Amino acid sequence: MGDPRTRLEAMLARLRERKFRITPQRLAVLKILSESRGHPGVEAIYRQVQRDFPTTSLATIYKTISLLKELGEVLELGFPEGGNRYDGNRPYPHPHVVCIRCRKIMDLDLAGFEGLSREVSAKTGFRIVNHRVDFFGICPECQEKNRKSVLP
Amino acid sequence: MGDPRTRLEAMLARLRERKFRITPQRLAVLKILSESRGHPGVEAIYRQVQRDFPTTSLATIYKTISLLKELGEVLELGFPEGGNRYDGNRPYPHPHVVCIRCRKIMDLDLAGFEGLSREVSAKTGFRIVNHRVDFFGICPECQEKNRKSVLP
DNA sequence: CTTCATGCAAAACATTTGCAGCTGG
DNA sequence: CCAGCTGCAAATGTTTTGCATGAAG
Repeated sequence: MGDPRTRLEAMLARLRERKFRITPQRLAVLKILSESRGHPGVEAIYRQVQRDFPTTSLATIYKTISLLKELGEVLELGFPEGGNRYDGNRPYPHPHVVCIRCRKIMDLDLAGFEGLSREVSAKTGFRIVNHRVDFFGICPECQEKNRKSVLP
Repeated sequence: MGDPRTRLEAMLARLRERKFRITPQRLAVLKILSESRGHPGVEAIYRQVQRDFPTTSLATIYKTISLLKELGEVLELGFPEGGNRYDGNRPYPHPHVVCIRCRKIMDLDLAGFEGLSREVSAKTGFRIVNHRVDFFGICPECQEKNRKSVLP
């Protein structure tokens, strides 16, 4: 933590450092990932990139994301049903809340979560290298919509 | 909690109660899910059922598991890479440790985990209905294997 | 007997890959 | 220039589905 650069600059620096080319398509993807707080999916990124570069293919989006994953510059939130989501702002594991109605995904700061990996290590003997913590539910907005449509 | 019946009996009772037929194939899947503590995958269940009923198809395994999911009698641990795993003993969300080397999955009893859903609700306003908590790492056995093969 | 389950094959769908042609540095 | 990137299309792999046959109750 405490890196003074913006996430976009950090990503670009990592690409240069590893001698990967910075193409217009890649730059567009990096910008979206570094600016968005909403954990966009591949399709959302695709549509947004196409506004500026209409010939861009889905394969290129996938390849760029895959590259960023290898560089450790994006966190992939994979779901068994597909439709993976991406976080370019905090590219390290952290808890999320997922709205099962509108598919919104928010970051979560959980008090006293840090010690958990250690507790798991101590209890199981596993060397823990990663974790995934998701809470699923209905967000305030969707609860409100539901209330309006159910009660007259 | 405190149900005196075995898991197998509970599953069978649920099927009867909802007027679903108890076929030999279904019984075989139920037995495997209720007896195994190892979170078997579809392929593992398939191979085991085929020992007794060689004509059984993968589709039937999927359909049976899907039925048990609807009845709330099995917990599905889906993974983005596929190869979902199933828990017939504790068919409600709970934390797991996953060995990324041998794919072993173990249940995890985490002190003071119960309060978390409430904390998330309070912080985000979400109505939480489900959660998924996995820790990934190397199990003691795989650490040992690795040590042997790396050091002479 | 009638309805529901099985088993086969084909479909579905997100993601990956192969390759010819293009382009960043 | 030319290694590496793009875009297209075809492949992949798990899970789902349609339908004719078969068996549970």
